[in-house]
This record gives sequence, structure tokens and C-alpha cells, in this order.
Amino acid sequence: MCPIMKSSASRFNKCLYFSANALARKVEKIATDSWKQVDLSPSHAYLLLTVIEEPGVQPGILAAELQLTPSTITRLIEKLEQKKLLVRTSEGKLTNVYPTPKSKELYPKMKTCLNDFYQACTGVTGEGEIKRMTQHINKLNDKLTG
Amino acid sequence: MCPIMKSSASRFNKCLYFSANALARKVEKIATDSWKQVDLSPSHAYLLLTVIEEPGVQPGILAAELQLTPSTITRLIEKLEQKKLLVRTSEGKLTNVYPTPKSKELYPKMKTCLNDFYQACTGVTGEGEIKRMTQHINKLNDKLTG
DNA sequence: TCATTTTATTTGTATATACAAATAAAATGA
DNA sequence: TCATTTTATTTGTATATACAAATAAAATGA
Repeated sequence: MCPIMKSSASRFNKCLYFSANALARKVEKIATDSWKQVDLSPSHAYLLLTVIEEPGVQPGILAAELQLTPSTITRLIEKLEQKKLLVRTSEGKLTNVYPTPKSKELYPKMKTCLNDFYQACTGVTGEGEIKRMTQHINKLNDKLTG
Repeated sequence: MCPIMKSSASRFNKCLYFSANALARKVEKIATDSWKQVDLSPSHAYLLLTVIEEPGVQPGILAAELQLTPSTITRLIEKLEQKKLLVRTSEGKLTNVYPTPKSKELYPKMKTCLNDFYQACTGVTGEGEIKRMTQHINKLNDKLTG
């Protein structure tokens, strides 16, 4: 590869498929590092945060908020239940998810992780650019969902 | 959820982790649809395209160009070998990957898929915005790579 | 009121990808 | 020149996620 090329340069760097995937993987890695202190993967962490902040939230709501499918939400909840970080109660077809004392105890540390992640991102290119970027991506997301 | 909220709106829509992942999954889905005509997943398709255009390319080069790890490249190659779409030859520690007649025959159809994907993306928000977006993402990717 | 449809969740299974370790060849340098 | 280090690739295993089907409860409407 030509040494002047930056890392994203390739036959496909014009292609949104590559750019979007590469970005997601890199951000995933930064997030994974940030959440290591509490021994949670990013998606488990965000789900748990949501449950702590909205006790009793239902899986369907979690799916909508985290933009994941219901089946993925079920799998994440199962794992966190095993770790005694949350509990499920069922009534009819509805399920409510609640934090446990253990996870509530973890909450301040999780806030720190969230902040660490944000710092790690803004450290690379500056707060303004990350915010703008995130907004742009959100707007595109909305259009692609439409 | 407040009905005025757009789909990306949630407690975390300020978070690059969510935005980047959600975008990647949506783009992945559009790409998957585009490549269905040739019965290939997007990553298999892009790898195969690269091999057809650079016969003899080595796995390490593919990893760099497609921004995937070498182990993922090996796995993709194995699958495409099974489908008789490419072959590997080894000499010492180096491996060369070549297209087969079958894959060369597929090439024009693949070009069509590539174009379909591009049309599907630009159809949503316009060609200019997709190009700008992709460039911005690439720039951020480069910074995150260090 | 009860058959039908819709909604919420879970289960079975598959795909995409990565990390760490293994393998094996090539390059290096004392 | 040969022991050590580096490089390229593969293998074993794990994680994140989705789709389709199953389940089961609730809502609907004739």
C-alpha cells in the first residue's frame, strides 16, 4: 500500500458500508476498554444503566431505546440476571426489569465509565467534532429508518 | 416514548457508541439486501471483488484493505473457497488468493450489486450528503486509528 | 362470548467478527 | 551459521447480534 495513504484509504473508502462498519468497530473497542473497570460489555452496560434509571422498564422499551432487537435484549437481560445485576418479573405477557442492590451499588462507577468513554472519544478529535459527528450520524440513522 | 421523538432519540442518542453502531447495522442491512442477488454477504462480496481485481492478493493485504483482522479474512476466504469462488496457493509463509472462472463470471453482476447499494443509500438522503458523510466518517476513523 | 388477530417476549439457530494462541517460515544479527 | 526475533497465516474459542419460529397473553370484533 502506498505509504502516503491514511489507514482508511482503499478501493472502498468511498463506500459507506466500510466507513460505517470500521467506525462502529473502533468505537466499540474504545467503549469496551472504558467499561472494563466494571466488567461489563458496552451493550450490557447501557442496558443496565437504563434499567437503573427506569426501574421496571419493559424489554420492548429497552429494544427501542437501545436500538437492538427484542431477542438481543432478552439475551442481554439473561446474562445480567446471571450476574445478579437485575431481575425480571412477569405478569401476563408483560415483563418488568428491575435493578438489584448490587447494580445500584455499581451505578456511580458506571457513571465514571460513561465519562471515561466520552473523554476517550473527545480526546481524539475534540468535543465539538464528536458532538457534530454524532448528530450527523443520528440524522442519517433517522433517514435510513424512515 | 414521546411521539414527537424521532427514532434515534433516547437517553443515549448523544452517545457516539449508539449512533455508530446503529448506523453500521442499518447500512449492513441495506448492503445485505443489495448483495442477495449474488448470494453473498457484504463482507464476502467485497473480499471477492478485491480478489477479482487484484488476483494473487495476500490475506494480510486483504485485512488492511477491508479493515478486518487476519483471522476474519481467513474465515471469509474459507467460505468462498467452499463455494468455489476462489482458490488459495501457499508458498512458504505467504499465501496468494485467486479468483476462479466461476467468480470471474459473477463479476458483472457484482458490479450491479455495488451500484444497487450505492443507489439505495443515496436514494435516502441524496448523493452529496452520503459522500460528505462517508468522508467525515473516514476522517474520524483515521483519527481513532491514531 | 369466543374465534381471530395483534402484541410481547423468548427460544433455536445462524452470521459476522475478534482475540489469543499455535504454527511455520523468513529475516536478523552476533 | 545458527539462535532469536519477526512476520504471515491459521485455529480454537468467544462475543454481539439478528432472523424466524414458538409461545402465550391481550385485544378486537362479529
